[in-house]
Amino acid sequence: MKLLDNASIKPFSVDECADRLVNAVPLVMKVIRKEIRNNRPSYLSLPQFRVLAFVHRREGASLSDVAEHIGITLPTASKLVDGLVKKDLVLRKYSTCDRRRAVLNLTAQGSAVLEASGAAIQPGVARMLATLSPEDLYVLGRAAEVIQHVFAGECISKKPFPANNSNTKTS
Amino acid sequence: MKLLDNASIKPFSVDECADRLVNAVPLVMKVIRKEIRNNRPSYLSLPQFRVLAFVHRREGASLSDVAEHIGITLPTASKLVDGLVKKDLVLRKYSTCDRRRAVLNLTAQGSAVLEASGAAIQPGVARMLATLSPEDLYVLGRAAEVIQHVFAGECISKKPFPANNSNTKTS
DNA sequence: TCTAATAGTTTCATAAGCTAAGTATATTCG
DNA sequence: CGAATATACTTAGCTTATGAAACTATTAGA
Repeated sequence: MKLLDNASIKPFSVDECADRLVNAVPLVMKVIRKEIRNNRPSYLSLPQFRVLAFVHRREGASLSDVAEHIGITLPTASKLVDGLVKKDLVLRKYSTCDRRRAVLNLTAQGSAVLEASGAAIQPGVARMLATLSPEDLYVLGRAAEVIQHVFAGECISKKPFPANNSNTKTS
Repeated sequence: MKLLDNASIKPFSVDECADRLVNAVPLVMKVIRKEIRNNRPSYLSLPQFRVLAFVHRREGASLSDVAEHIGITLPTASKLVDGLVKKDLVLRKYSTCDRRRAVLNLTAQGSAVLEASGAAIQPGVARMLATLSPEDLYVLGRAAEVIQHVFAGECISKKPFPANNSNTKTS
């Protein structure tokens, strides 16, 4: 599929493109954060919400995964998860093949809470896009694809956990 | 300027586009945050760094501006700025036309610190883009433009401060 | 087995965050 | 003008988040 009119585009250099991304992405992020803030349940702090969302994306993740991908240290991750476990939103088991390794999963309640809040984020962004031309929307949509393709790799842990969670035991 | 081959594009709906953005933007943001974390001086916490960067973008900003745009409450902003003032990175004066209003500016040292760290962020993102085709780079660059256009409005304070900072006095 | 490495937890101190209450300055309106 | 209200920020008091360092338990290596 031919997507762009190659005759008329003047491609950006990698550096200029990075520059632009660094400036633009935080603007969107601010809106997203604001929506999260306004839509998460009051008993969930923002850091806790982030952990919850991560566990949703990566069921079975370990504490190290959480720490690494959210950008916090292990002790902090451990304590945040403590809170989520006490609230009955996350299940913390330990892998049977490596009993040091924590295996985190959402409880049914955790999924429900996350979905309810998560659904509210997208409309906030959508409102910002309401006035855009089809062409601009297309550019944004395509850019998101490119980003997914290039940046999603960061989300794969080096030491993958077993796909099934059947070989775990509660603490 | 004709940018896209209109004959071949199938535009996304606003909702789908928002969906994609919500998924893609955090991926880039993670890389940016990581770069900041790794490149900021150790004596600057991440929240402090954010405040410093904001004051850089908006010299003469008030505490309310900081609070609103970073997404924290006024007391928190006040204390973060306290820390930056103690470190001699930010100057806190008060407007003479409205002596309640704080006027924040970077010190020379603040500018230096910020530039040194800031310069290191872009290359991290650039590395991620190294393998992209000119076409993909173009899409990203254009998308950033669109985002700037739509989302930057959030960054303009309703009550602009006086352009010159000459009519301020130290506390 | 004895040593090292890994995954988490605990402890302790500090920073960040909020709400509520307080201070000082501006504005509004009778 | 002068009292009431609003604004901009600060302070106080508390909870949560955060990281460094030390500790426990498990696994891997020599």
